Formats: sequence, C-alpha cells, structure tokens
Amino acid sequence: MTRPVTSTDGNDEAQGEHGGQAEGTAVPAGTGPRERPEAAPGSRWPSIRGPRTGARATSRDVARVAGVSQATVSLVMGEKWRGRVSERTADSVRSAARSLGYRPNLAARNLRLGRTRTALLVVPALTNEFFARVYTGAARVAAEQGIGVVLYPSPEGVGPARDPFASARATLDGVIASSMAAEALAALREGGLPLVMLDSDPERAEAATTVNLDLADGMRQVAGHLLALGHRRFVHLAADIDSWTFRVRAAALAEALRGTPGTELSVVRAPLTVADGLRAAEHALTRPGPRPTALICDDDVLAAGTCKAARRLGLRVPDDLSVTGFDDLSLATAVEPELTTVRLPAEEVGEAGMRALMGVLDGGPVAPRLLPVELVVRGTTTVAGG
Amino acid sequence: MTRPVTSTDGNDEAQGEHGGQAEGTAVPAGTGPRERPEAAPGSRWPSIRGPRTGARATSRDVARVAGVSQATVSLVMGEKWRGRVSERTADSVRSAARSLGYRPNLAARNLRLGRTRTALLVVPALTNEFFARVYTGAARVAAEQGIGVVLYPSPEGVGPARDPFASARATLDGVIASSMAAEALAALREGGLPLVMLDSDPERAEAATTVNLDLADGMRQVAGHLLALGHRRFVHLAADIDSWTFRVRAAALAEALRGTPGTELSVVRAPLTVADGLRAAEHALTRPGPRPTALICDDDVLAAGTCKAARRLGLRVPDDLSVTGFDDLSLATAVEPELTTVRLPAEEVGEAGMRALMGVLDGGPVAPRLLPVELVVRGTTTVAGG
DNA sequence: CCAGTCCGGTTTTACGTATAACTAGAGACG
DNA sequence: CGTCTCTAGTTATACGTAAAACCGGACTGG
Repeated sequence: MTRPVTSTDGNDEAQGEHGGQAEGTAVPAGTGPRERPEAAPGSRWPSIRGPRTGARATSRDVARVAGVSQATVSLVMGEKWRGRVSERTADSVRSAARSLGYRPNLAARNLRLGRTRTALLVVPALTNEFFARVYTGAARVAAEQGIGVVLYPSPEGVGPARDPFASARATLDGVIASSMAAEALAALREGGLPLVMLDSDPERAEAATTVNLDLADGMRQVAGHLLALGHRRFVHLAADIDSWTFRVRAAALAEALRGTPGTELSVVRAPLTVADGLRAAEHALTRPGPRPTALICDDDVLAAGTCKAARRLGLRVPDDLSVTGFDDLSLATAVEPELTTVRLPAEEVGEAGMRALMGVLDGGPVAPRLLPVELVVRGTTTVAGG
Repeated sequence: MTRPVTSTDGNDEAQGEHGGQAEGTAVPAGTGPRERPEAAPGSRWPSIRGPRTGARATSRDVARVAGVSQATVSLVMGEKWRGRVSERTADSVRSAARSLGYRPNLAARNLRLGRTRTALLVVPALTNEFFARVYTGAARVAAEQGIGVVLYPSPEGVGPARDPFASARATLDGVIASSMAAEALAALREGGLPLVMLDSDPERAEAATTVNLDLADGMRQVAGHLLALGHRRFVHLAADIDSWTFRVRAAALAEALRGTPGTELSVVRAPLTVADGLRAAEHALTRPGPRPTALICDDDVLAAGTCKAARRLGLRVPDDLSVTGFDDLSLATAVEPELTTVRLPAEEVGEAGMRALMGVLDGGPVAPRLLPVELVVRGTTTVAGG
C-alpha cells in the first residue's frame, strides 16, 4: 500500500515535473513517465492563452500556497471545518484561495459526490410567456437552494431531439417536465431520474410526483360566469395541441354547460398564435346559423386574435360578443378592452415543481399538488343580447 | 506489470466486494480495505431505491458484459474506433451498452476532458420575449453542435446573485452575456472564461467579442419615417434602465432630429411595463403646452401602454397621435391598431452569439457582428395634423 | 527468414475533489 | 505514569472517463 518514492503527489516539495517544466530544463520528449495531455501542442482552448496561463488553480495549488494539505483546503472551502481546522489555518487557506482566484472544479465535485445540484426543466417553448414564468419561479427557488436549472433546449424549429440528456450536457439530479413536451417524455422516463410532472394527467403520471393547476375549475368558473350573464350559444376556440392541459379544459367546459338546458357548444381548433386565432374566430363567427354570443379561448393569444376578428367583422367586444382568455399573460392587459381571463399562477407552478423535486431528492414521498386558479373579470365579457 | 490476484478491477470475475456485499456475509465494519462511501446507510438518494438498484451502469460494467476492456468501450462509445476496434467487437459493445442502459457519466467526461460543451447565457429576464427569442436562437445553434445552454438564473425578484457560476452549477466553456445584465458582468470577467457580449458598447467591450444590433440605425429609420410624415413635436418614451442598449437609441434619436429645423423632443422615462407606459404617456400627453404628435417608445410594451393612454384621453391612434414601438414582439400584432415598430432579429442575435462563442473557443479571432434592423410600418403611424 | 508494419485490442494513468481512516501531540484524569 | 480524549490536521482512495503508450500476433516485402 505504500506508494513508491517517485510519487508525484502535489504535497511533495521535491517534485520533478509539476512546476519544474517551466524552469528551462528542456526534457527530451517522451522521457518522463507520462506527458500531461494538455501539454500537447495541438490542444484547443488552453493553448491559445499560453501554455499554462489561464489554467485554473486547483485545491492542491491552494494547499501548497497555504502550507496545508489538499484535504484541509477541501474542508475549509466546503464549510465543513468547524472543529476540524483552526481558525488561523482556515483563514490562511481562504486568503490563499482568494489570491489564486481559486474556484472549485464543479466537474470534479460532481463526479466525486455523484450529484450535481442541477435540475432539468423541460418545457415546450420559452417564448410562451407562461413557461417563461414557470422557469422564473423554478429558478427562484433553485437559486435560494443553490441549485442550478438547465432547460431542455427544445426551441421551436429544432425538432424533437433524440435524447434530452445529450443536449443538456450537464449531469442532472432530477427533472421537472411539462406534459406538453410529450415527445421527450419517453426518453425522460428511460433516464431513470427523479421526475416531477407539471400539468399532467394524474392517471398516467405513474410514479412521478405531479404539480397541477386546477384547470377544470378554471373552465368551470368561465362557464359559470358566462352562463350567469345569460349566454347560451358558445364556441370553444381550442388549442390545436393534443395535451392533457387542453383536453381537461375541453372536458370541463362541456361538462359545465351540460348542466344548463338550451346551451349550444361548438369547438374550433387553432394553433396558439394571434393570426391563427383570428382566422379561426372569423370562421366560427361567419358560418351559417345563429351567431354565438360568447367565445371561450384556450389562451390569451387566441383571445386577442378573436377580438381582432370581431372588430374586423364589425362586432363590438363585449357588447356583441363576449370573449374569454386563459393564462392571464401580460398580453391580457395590453389589449383593449382588457381580457376577461383565468389567472394561472405560473411562477408558483415552477416554485412548487422545484420544491417537489427537492422533496423527492430528499427521499419523498411528496404529495401531489393542485394549485387553484382564479377567474379575472375584465372588459371582454358582458351580458348576452347586446 | 502483471496485476496481483486480489485485483478489484471490473474485469476480474471473482471480485470480492462489488456485488458480494448484498449476499448476507455481514463483514465486521472496518475489515475490508476501504468501504465505498455509497454503501453507508445514511446516504440520500441512491438508498431509497434499494442498495444498488438505480445505480447507473459504468463503462466498466459494459466492458465486463461485452468481454472487453474499459478502454475499448470508451473508444466505441466515443465513435473513435475506426480502424482501432473490429466491427464485431464494436457491435458487441454497443449491444451490451444498450442492454445495460448505459449512459456515459458526463461529470466524469467533463472532468477528464476539461471542457463541458456547455455555454452560459446571461440575460436579464426570460419573461421579456426578446430574450426568450435570443435564447431560442442560441439553443438552436447549440443543439446542432451538441452544446448545452445554461441560463444565468436571474429571474426578477431573486436579486443580483453574487456569483453567476455558483448558481449555474454546470461547469462552463464560455459565456454569452447581454449588456443588460450589468451586475453580473464584473464577476463574469473575473471568471476568465471566453466571453461574447450581446448589445454592448463596443468601446467598453474590451477583449470580448461583440454581437450587436444596429439600434442607432433603427431609431434613425423611425425618425426618418415620422419626419417624412410631417411630425415635428416628439416625445421619446424611454426605458428606465441605464444600459447601452437604450442609451444608443436616445442618442441616435436626438441626433436624427437635430438635422431638421423646428423639431421638438422631450424625454419621459418609464419601466418596461404596459401600466407604467400608460402612466408615463398620460403624463406626457396632458402636460401644458402644445401636444406632441408622435410618441416614440423604446419598446412595444411601452407603445401598447401609450395606445391605451391615448384612447383613455380620447385621442385616436394614429389620427391624433402617431406611436412607434421597438422590438416587434408578438404583442405588436396582437393589439389594434397593429404597432409600427422596429423589427429586431432576436433569434439571429442568439444564433450569432453562439456561433461567435464557438469561434472564440476554436481559437478566434472572431469579427464583431452588427445585425441590421428594419422598420415595420403598420397601423399606429400616419401623417401629422389629423 | 527476418525486420517492419498493421490490426485489434489492453494497461495504465490523470483529471480535481470529498471524505473515511488514520495520527501526532497536548492535556486531563484516575 | 499509563490511558483516554480532544484538537488539528494528514494520508490515501475512489468517483467514471479518455487517451497515450504499449503489446502480441498476423501479414508483408525484400
């Protein structure tokens, strides 16, 4: 078990090659026991800043400067030294670290600890403000806890990546995934990582912990509001996306209207853009038969498009047509009239998701959460029959 | 060079402790050479799924199953085996890897290679659609190249983090930073990482490569458009943010108007929200003196607020007041009338930033880029004097 | 028939850290 | 005075991978 005398361990003062290489002793190539790979002339990034300049100081460098062992440096930097290292020594380690600009190599730490304090957030698109807010909430909690957040880079136009983990190069402790990122789910489960699902069918979430919004209740509130205003002829302008998030809204709406006799409901689908919403609403408002008096949209973007369509057709909102949105994006109060919509606590979804993941990582079990949503009545709804 | 028979290397079939621990032979503590830390009962995540279940297969496990050495596995998985390993052997390695669900441990790979193929993107807030689009562009290029993107988690409300690298736990090869994330810049430079700056003052970018939008030209186009329509009394509704991004717009606007005699320009500042824009515009439109005929906003959100303010004051847009935005967010075509604004190629900024970073990583030098912007005339501007 | 070359691998090592296990020396205490 | 404890450290090792160096055997050319 005793190591040979030619040890090259950093603590050895009379070491042959650690700092000696630079002192002009031009050793013939291939003579030493083994060259460092980084010393090769063909290496990429480190080489362009000079041979060793820019190489980050390691804990051993700090140890040498402070006159202690590498283990002591690790203890001090990891704040694990209360009662194991004297105040004086800890101070000298800290000042040595500062003077060398030492930062622990996280790759090494991650390898050693087997965890990374990094979570992956899988969402369909950050340009959707809802998910940007989910990220914000998740990142806030993560920052408090010293956890990093990586996004599954599934920007529009990239197409479904084969392996979510291949692109998110960081190693991961756990995953928070929106049910809308359906293509990635299979690969995620295969990964075997702790998983928290956002807004996913509780029936099919299996082992995963879930954080859901009470979307059914939101839609019931919308229906109740419009029914109370006397509306009976409805169009549901639904998202053209096959996801539980939207299926549950449609089901809840149909169910809520079923209770009141004399109601009519037709469904029109459109992708989630203003232009598509405009087109779909225009179609729904111009087809033969009695005109609907209320148009219930799956999100605020569609509602904005609907308002434009109404105006284009000479209909006043809300007097001739009531319109409701969903999500309460900033868009909802940017348009005029301001949208009646359902406020979704998006940041809380992210926060709850991150907390749930931390609970799972701590050994769970974590109870599923169902966050309440709230109808916000603004200017696009009024009594029927204007 | 022959190894002792008590080798515990993965290739050895008759190993003593790798799987043996679970077979009921209760070895007195402290007897073996050294216990694996993970075997301790107090360990966190791995323990809740059983002793070794869930432990990921390593390249040595694959090697054992395939009947080759770990090095061969590494060669095959790294696609570096052309001419070094036979097709047959490579196949058997691959099938062994598949059957074990092997995925290379990225922490180990990162440590070994000294690079991570991960870049940090520093932006002020993803809920600003512009930056969400910058991310999208950057992530697209990154995905093509097998590079991961980590965001600097500076969501609103977290406050300036001390150390951008502490929260972005992944180790990084380089950084792309928006000049608007000013607080983080000092720490970023200290980090000594390759740096690409987005929309930053070329004078102060120092060594960093820059990717800029030609914002000055954008503002000149706005001014030219409005001057040609006969406007002379302007208000600049400026962002309440001290950043080069906005300073350059203000300077370009003032400069452009200086050339035409008889012009008036006053500046009002507001945070970048609809409500603040509304308040500021209301103030600008109701103060004593001749009313301005054109209100030039630093971004579309402010412009939307301005339109609401105008309507509230009984002014028609664009007949009584011309309004221009900036950015061409999706909001610009959601409101009515649609905003005349300056289209910024946000995704291209992200793409160019990522490409520039890759160039720097490959040894640069990389030429700075200046991306053109384009005035989009829509419905909120018309001839003066309605 | 022998040196050289190529093929298809294996052995060994280093990356930088965290931590279990050990230890030297100083005091305390019976 | 021997032993026990406490303090303040050190030593040694493993995490999983990539890759440089090595190596046995088959083939080849002169």
